[in-house]
Amino acid sequence: MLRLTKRTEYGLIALVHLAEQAAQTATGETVGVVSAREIGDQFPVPRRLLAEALKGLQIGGLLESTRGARGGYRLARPATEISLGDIVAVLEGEPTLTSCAGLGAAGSDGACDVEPVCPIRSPLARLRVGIWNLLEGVSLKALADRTVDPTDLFSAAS
Amino acid sequence: MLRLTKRTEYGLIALVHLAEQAAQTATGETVGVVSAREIGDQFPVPRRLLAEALKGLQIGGLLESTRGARGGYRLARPATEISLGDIVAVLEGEPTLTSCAGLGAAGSDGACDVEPVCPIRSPLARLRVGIWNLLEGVSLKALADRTVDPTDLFSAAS
DNA sequence: GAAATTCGCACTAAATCAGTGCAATTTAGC
DNA sequence: GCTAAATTGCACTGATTTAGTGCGAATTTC
Repeated sequence: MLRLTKRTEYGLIALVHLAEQAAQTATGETVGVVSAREIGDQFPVPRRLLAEALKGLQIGGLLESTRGARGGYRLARPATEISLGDIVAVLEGEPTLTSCAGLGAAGSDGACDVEPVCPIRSPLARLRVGIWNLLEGVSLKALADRTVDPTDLFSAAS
Repeated sequence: MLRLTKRTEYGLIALVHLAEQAAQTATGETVGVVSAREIGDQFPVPRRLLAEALKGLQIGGLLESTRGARGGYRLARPATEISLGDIVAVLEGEPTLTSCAGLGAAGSDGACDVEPVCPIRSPLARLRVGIWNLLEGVSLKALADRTVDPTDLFSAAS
């Protein structure tokens, strides 16, 4: 449990790489695009899966893609405005934690037999929110910035 | 991702039930034992899996069992001293989050090709700890006590 | 001795995940 | 135009995890 899929890992690696590239420009704006090949050359990950993760991120609106020769990917927003929560949500859907997706008004599709008498539903929904908040609190920039002591990521992150 | 297994859900339900039974005694001590059958009667969960979860919790030291007729289970410690983290760790192992189990000195069994150049290893290890702390901060008692506004579970929990 | 209960092992089916292959589409550059 | 580089799209295989079931043995109360 509490495990990210490989796809998400690869997506994260790619995003961090992209954020670092972007950071090299003075403005923080990403000018050029980075191809999946280039990313694949730097990290020993299966190219194909990397490409899938990239595609997913594009569909999810976190990346913009340019097709054709010299094409590639670019962050759709500044790294400060992309949270770990965004990334995880895009690559593997919002975390459900329990089978009865819970959340406030869940309702119809629950299909959880226990629901009427379920004693853990509400507390776990809260826990889910807590974890979620944790993810939302970490920006891609914070992930990519290696000069930051990672200990501070979850206390003083933007 | 971020999903608990059914086994854990069933275990949680059982534990909450046990904690509520214990709470009915003035001292908070559990006197009698509760059989898996009784729990299964109250919640529409597959008996068998419930039994497996119970067994796991016993092996993990969170429950004590009494065999034979009129046997059953009992909390091994007061509900205030059992954390959600304990429960999750027992029923599904410590959360790894990423394939390279990370944690400080992981090392030998990592088998993660990316490790030498992995840009997300350290931050994610931190995240793991953050989630873990969240789980550790919620006691079984807090889960079971329905008079508490669940909103407070993660801010002012013991 | 019978009934209730935990314990132990093994098995099946379904879902998810990791990974690969191949071809289509688009664009830059010559 | 033509070619090369790149993203896209679909389909498939194998491995791993998860959910669930069956049956019998050991243990204790009555």
